[in-house]
Amino acid sequence: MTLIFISQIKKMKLPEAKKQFISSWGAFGTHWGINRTMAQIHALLLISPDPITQDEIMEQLSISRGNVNMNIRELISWSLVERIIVTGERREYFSAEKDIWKVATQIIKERKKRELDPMLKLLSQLENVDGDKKDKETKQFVEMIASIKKLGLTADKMLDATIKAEENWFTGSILKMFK
Amino acid sequence: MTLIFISQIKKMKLPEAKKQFISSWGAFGTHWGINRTMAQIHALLLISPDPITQDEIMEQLSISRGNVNMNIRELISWSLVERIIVTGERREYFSAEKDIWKVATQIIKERKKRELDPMLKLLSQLENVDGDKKDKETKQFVEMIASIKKLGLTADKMLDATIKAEENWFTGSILKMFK
DNA sequence: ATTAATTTTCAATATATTTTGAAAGTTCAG
DNA sequence: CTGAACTTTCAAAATATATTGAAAATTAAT
Repeated sequence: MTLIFISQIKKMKLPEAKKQFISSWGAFGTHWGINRTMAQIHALLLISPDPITQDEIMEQLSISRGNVNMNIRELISWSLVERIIVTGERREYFSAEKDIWKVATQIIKERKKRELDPMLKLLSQLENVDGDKKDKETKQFVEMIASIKKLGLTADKMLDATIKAEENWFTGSILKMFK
Repeated sequence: MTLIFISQIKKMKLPEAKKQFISSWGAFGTHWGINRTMAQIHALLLISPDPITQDEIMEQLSISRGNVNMNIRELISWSLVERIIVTGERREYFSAEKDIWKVATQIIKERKKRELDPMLKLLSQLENVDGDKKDKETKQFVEMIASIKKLGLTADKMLDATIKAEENWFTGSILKMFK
């Protein structure tokens, strides 16, 4: 006898779906060197049709004022969120960039600058180590540094090409780049 | 008057260069959701021409036996390091995959499996939220989930294409994929 | 079966990171 | 200029993550 279980896709209501998204986005963030709360705030802003205030963020995510403030500033420094001043209103509102391709390229740009560039700089330094290339240790070191650098340069160029692919994104033809 | 400073490139000796590489590789690792020590062990193994033992790793990095053991196992689970049994020798040796392109594709594969796949699964669940699409909140949520999913699928395909680009790596022609 | 060499485990400890919240700072309407 | 509304800062506390090291488990030679 064979039993087949068909997994039940439960249709969630909006509030539950929001919670799920925010919490999971936060969890994913931690795998990417991004602090959980920062990712959650970003998630909340992404699904908010209108700009919201610090107090709303505090309430929705049950976190302190200071925490919201610091993470919002960090998001702003990544150009993922902007501060909105409503004329005649005392408090500040915040809004996230909603074009997800812009979000992605922005993150790529920042991480390239903060991580890839310094790494390539270091590798260039280490490349010309002072030593005898007949020596097994030196040889392995020099070769490894060279191949990591080559990889890094390739990644750099691939990422640049991706950043410049904006039009292809709209048309959905980005994959033609890989043919 | 114009002063031009030409930065002095100091030629490091091998031991210093090794230290630099290991320590920086560890620091970079932390930006990538990889634990510092795991990245350092990996770095040490990458520049070691021959397989080395747990004790050598302990000594070189000044870390405890348990720490080496746990992180080595993690590296093995990522298929970046293998355990080597030398016949007639009691202790185990360890060696890292030296082909840096294999290392990169291996990491891409693992992270795709551990992070991208679950994310896409979640997004598919959230996509069909139960609600009125005329409602502004619902509309924004549904649209955002859809566009993130589209981005995720694009990334998935781009990464697959990259993984399959092995031959292009050798010839250095990988960038032609982007033309 | 015994034992010595080696690996693995994991509770306790140490370290690093995140969060809080109250105080200090800023802004601006009146 | 004053004070209420709001934002920012940051030391202290809470939480999360990494590390240690000694005991337990495993292995293989005798």
